Amino acid sequence: MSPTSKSNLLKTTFNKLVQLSEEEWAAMNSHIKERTFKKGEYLCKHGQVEQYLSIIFKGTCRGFYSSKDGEEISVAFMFDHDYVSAYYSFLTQRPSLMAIQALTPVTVLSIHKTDLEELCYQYKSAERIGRLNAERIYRRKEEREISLLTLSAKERYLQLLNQNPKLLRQIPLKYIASYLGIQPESLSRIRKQLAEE
Amino acid sequence: MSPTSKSNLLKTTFNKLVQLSEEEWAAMNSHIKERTFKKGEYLCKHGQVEQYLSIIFKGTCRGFYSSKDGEEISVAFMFDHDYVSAYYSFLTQRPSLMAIQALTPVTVLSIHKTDLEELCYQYKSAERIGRLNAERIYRRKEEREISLLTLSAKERYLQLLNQNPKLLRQIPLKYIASYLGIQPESLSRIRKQLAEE
DNA sequence: CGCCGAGTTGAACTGAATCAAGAAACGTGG
DNA sequence: CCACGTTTCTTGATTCAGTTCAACTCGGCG
Repeated sequence: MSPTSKSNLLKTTFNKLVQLSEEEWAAMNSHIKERTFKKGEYLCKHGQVEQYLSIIFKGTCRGFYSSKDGEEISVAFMFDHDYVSAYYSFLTQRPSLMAIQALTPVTVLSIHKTDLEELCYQYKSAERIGRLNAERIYRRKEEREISLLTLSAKERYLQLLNQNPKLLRQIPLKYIASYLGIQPESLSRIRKQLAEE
Repeated sequence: MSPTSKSNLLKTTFNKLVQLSEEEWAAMNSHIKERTFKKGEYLCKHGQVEQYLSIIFKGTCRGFYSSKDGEEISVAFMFDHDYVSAYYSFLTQRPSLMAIQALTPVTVLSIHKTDLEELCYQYKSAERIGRLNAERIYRRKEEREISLLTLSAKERYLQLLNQNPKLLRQIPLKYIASYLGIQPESLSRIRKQLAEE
């Protein structure tokens, strides 16, 4: 993996949001740190304060909570070129309720909270990237809220199937079930039922 | 309601997020528009593009979706000094899936999307307010997601009761039920059950 | 080869939905 | 200010989607 292709990923990702000057780009780039994780390792654990906002160079991650009775609830899956962070903790700098785990070997490009804040004070474009990003993930959560409130488990599964078919090929069933808010057994039955039609 | 007290509300609200210079403050203030609604009227209807980001000077609103079978799903209640907007539509400038209705007579202080964008290009502090706001509502949605996925209807009700007791005094039961993701009958039973304990 | 976690299947159970009917609260006009 | 109709809330009986628990199968890996 050449440093160039990694630079390219960042450039492409940021340019989707805002046009950066050479100076701004250099400033951002100088704070980017590469981190790697083995399959099963944690990018952020429960109780830890998230220090980084990252972009996945290569790999797959899942974000999940633990309910009071110790069950894991997956709420997000992230692939190549997606943003990844325990965002709530990153924003508030409080211990994270969400954990993030590498489902494959993972390489991410990360920027530290402190560095990003400094950039936000210096450059309006950094502030802008921050705003557009927050807006983007807000929209995703809102879509999810509607989905959870208005659709049955079967409908939610079909919606997911439709929106993100590759997810279903790459992510273990039990994680998908918890993302949909149901038990693995129920998802298994839903799939069976759909296959019979 | 003097113009001064309204100015004060805005100043207080914005100053929570960022310190504004006189110039910035004057620029923002010049774009603020006052709007009033009668009880039952809509600040934004389904299908309409949300033009405004507003702060409630006085009154109570609810935001709600309509499911495909025509049922209303309330997802937010807003009171004095809260922000109010069909935010998804405001951000994307696409027709809104969410409607916002005045539950009492309502007075809001609004800024138009176009004006706000202009301010964002001119002033870093406007951009910053936008970012912090987006982050704030994101956090609220994430809390809600956890609540919907990990708690039973009864637990969600108790949580709401705990977090926002005044809401329960001011908002009709049926709206609260749909906010909790259940039917009014079920909420009625939950309340009965809790009263018996 | 044998083990272990992931997925499937079955049967009993449960929380919440649905349908239906009645009681209480609300607002509007006379 | 009361009477009426409408909406909101409650209660009961039934149904249903999804859970729970337990047993079994399958595929991968040491």
